[in-house]
Amino acid sequence: MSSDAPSGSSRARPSDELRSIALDQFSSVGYAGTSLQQIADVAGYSKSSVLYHFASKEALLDAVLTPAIDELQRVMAIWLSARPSEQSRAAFVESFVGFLLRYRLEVHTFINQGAALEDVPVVARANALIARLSDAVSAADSSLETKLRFGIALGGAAYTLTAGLTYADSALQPDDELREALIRIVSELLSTVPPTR
Amino acid sequence: MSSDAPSGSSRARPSDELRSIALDQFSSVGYAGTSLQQIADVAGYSKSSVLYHFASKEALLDAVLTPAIDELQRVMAIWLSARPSEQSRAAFVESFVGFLLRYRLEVHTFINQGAALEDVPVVARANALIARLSDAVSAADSSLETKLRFGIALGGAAYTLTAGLTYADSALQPDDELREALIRIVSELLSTVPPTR
DNA sequence: GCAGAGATTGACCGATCGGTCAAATAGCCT
DNA sequence: AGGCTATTTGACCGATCGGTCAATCTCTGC
Repeated sequence: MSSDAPSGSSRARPSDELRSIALDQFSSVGYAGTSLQQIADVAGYSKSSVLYHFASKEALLDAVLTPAIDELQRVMAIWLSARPSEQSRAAFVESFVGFLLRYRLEVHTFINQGAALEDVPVVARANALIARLSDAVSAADSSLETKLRFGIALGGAAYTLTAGLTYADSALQPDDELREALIRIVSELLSTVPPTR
Repeated sequence: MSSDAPSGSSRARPSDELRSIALDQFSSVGYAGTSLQQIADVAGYSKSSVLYHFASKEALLDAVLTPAIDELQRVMAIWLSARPSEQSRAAFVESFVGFLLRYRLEVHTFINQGAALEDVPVVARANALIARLSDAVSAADSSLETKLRFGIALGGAAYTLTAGLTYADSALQPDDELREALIRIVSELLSTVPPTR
């Protein structure tokens, strides 16, 4: 009976543990709804210790979201640099779905609170990326239905993965079946849209 | 010369004006992120006046969300009482889209913060409704893809209408074109799913 | 004019917020 | 042992939170 089992989860550096706990809190009860005291309590630290590892609550949010935003930026850069074609779009859908699966909680956090946190640099960067995505989508062909299809496909996928965590109890584990079904549905939604990028 | 022009917008009863302002705030910066002082400032009242019209911040949230939840309950009751068929589902999709269009901000509010506010009665009621919707959807036929299709269709539509407000600037006004496109896309997403309800 | 209900307000309350700071503790190198 | 840095912590700060309360103001009916 080991008192402190590594238990597979993160018994890593304190700052990593704090980041992980903060991510859980931010995505479930919101940034404004999360106090440094709560994070400290869950982590078993004092509030002062949290502020020792992260200069401020906003710095903690930045550290939490930055890896996801970086990856989103990477995924989009690849897509935007490719010639518009059905293949490049298929590749984008696949990597976008992969991004969603890997960073669900981060996506949930800045998607749901992007408006409230727009003056936080990392969130502003995320919002700019999404706005660019939206623009690129509805540039040449800007029919309302096209916009809606992209919005429902990408936003709906993002929403379902995260809000599904709330309503569907334990389902939606990140296995390959989920990934493939997502790619299939999203691709189908975009099938009527010409590859205008 | 009337000093207070009706100006088209709501110069109705103070409680209605406060409800409207609170809805804007709750949906844009979140319930936890909205203070009674902010609401009072926007409305041009004092914080005490807000608490005169609504017994508490939670009572204000209740008053804001209740009409939408009532309508959702109505829409779902009609759907659940009908025999499963393609027609009843089409009718449900249409009224659900109508519900989304009519109550976007309310939907945005309790969809994004349903987890954080689960102990608020009206939000708990909304969550129960959505859970029932999710259950009814994946009851007999519970393939992962079916769940995803429903989630993406309904959640995606809900998300796009509200988050679209954030990213797409002025578009997405609630005209009939928007409604018809939404009904079309959602119906298409559900077309491969048999009407198991 | 005046009484009384409805509406509005500022003063105030305890609690909590994010954040600062100096003191204490723990671990390591020599 | 001593010195040194990294880490942790409690005490404390001003600001703001949601909420209470009594005093005012406004308007109506008589």
